[in-house]
Amino acid sequence: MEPGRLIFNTSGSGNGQMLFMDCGAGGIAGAAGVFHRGVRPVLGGMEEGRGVKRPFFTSPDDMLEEEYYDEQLPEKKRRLTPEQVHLLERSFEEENKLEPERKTELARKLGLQPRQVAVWFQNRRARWKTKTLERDFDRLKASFDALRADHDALLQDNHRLLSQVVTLTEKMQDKEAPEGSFGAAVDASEPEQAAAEAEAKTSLADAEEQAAAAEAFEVVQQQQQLHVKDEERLSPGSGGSAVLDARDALLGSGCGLAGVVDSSVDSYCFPGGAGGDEYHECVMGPVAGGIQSEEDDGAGSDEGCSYYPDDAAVFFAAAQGHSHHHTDDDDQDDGQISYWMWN
DNA sequence: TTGTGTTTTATTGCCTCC
DNA sequence: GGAGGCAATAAAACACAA
Repeated sequence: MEPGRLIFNTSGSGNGQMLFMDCGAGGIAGAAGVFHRGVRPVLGGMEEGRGVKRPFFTSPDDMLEEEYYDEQLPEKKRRLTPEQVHLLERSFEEENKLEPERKTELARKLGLQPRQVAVWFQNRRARWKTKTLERDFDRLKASFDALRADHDALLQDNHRLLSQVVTLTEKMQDKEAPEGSFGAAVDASEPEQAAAEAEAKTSLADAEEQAAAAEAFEVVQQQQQLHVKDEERLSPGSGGSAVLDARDALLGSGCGLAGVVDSSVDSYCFPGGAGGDEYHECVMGPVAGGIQSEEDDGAGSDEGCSYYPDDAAVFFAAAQGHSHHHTDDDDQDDGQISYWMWN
């Protein structure tokens, strides 16, 4: 910054932003006054700059004069020096919130206006949050992928065992059919009695088969219970998180929470859904191990800061018949949550 | 050089807390 | 009601490819 210079930023965002700086060489440290919320900077008088001495606040008429701008060349927005940024970063790592004393102290050290320090911290927190969300999202997606793979394997197992039950049940029914006519065989002829006896002889083998079928059936039941437990874990109540909020938004837009697995149709049924059709898109799931925020694993910055609780949930879409992955790569920074839909 | 995308600095408006 | 935080946004600064 040039010493003793009045900086007038007329090219702001069209909202009347004005920036005054008074950087007397040995004078006010970083006395940059920034208009904010209608509060004018409390600064001392104008220092000598370019041989022109002007008051801080000029009348609108003066501002319209071309000569005024010739003298007061609009100062462009200035970036902080690497040293300033370095110190701010270090301070941010220690604590990402800025109490007034620290703000004043930092401003004094850096030769900046306290407001500038506050703004820097605010923007830095925003950047940190964005990064954290991105990283958490990646982790959630990875967790979901693993969960999804497990689930698919479980489903296949379920199918296999179910078909086994069907086969065995059919076999049992086949054998039970002639058994139904066994009573009639009392009055039957001898050959028929012999046949009935032969049938009885096989009952031992039948019993073994039935036991196997029962066992298979039990396994299937256990599998289904596991599914139900899975889905219970996927149900809401895991605590607040940005992702959960996003999930809620999705739910509000027609997506349903997971219910139980309907293995017969290889899809999810959502309780309360009318036929399930309107709810077949979205499923929630938990993530084992919890979610860690991005900078928690960094060099001691923002310790303890996490946007998600340990049992944070992952949300995903279980779309039938199509697969779609939406990200905001093409329209970044629009603040929208990305989501996936799988078939 | 210029067009375009990204990053940084700053403002505004709204909200919450004391 | 004032201070401070955050989301959204503007615009300058910067990076980089064509």
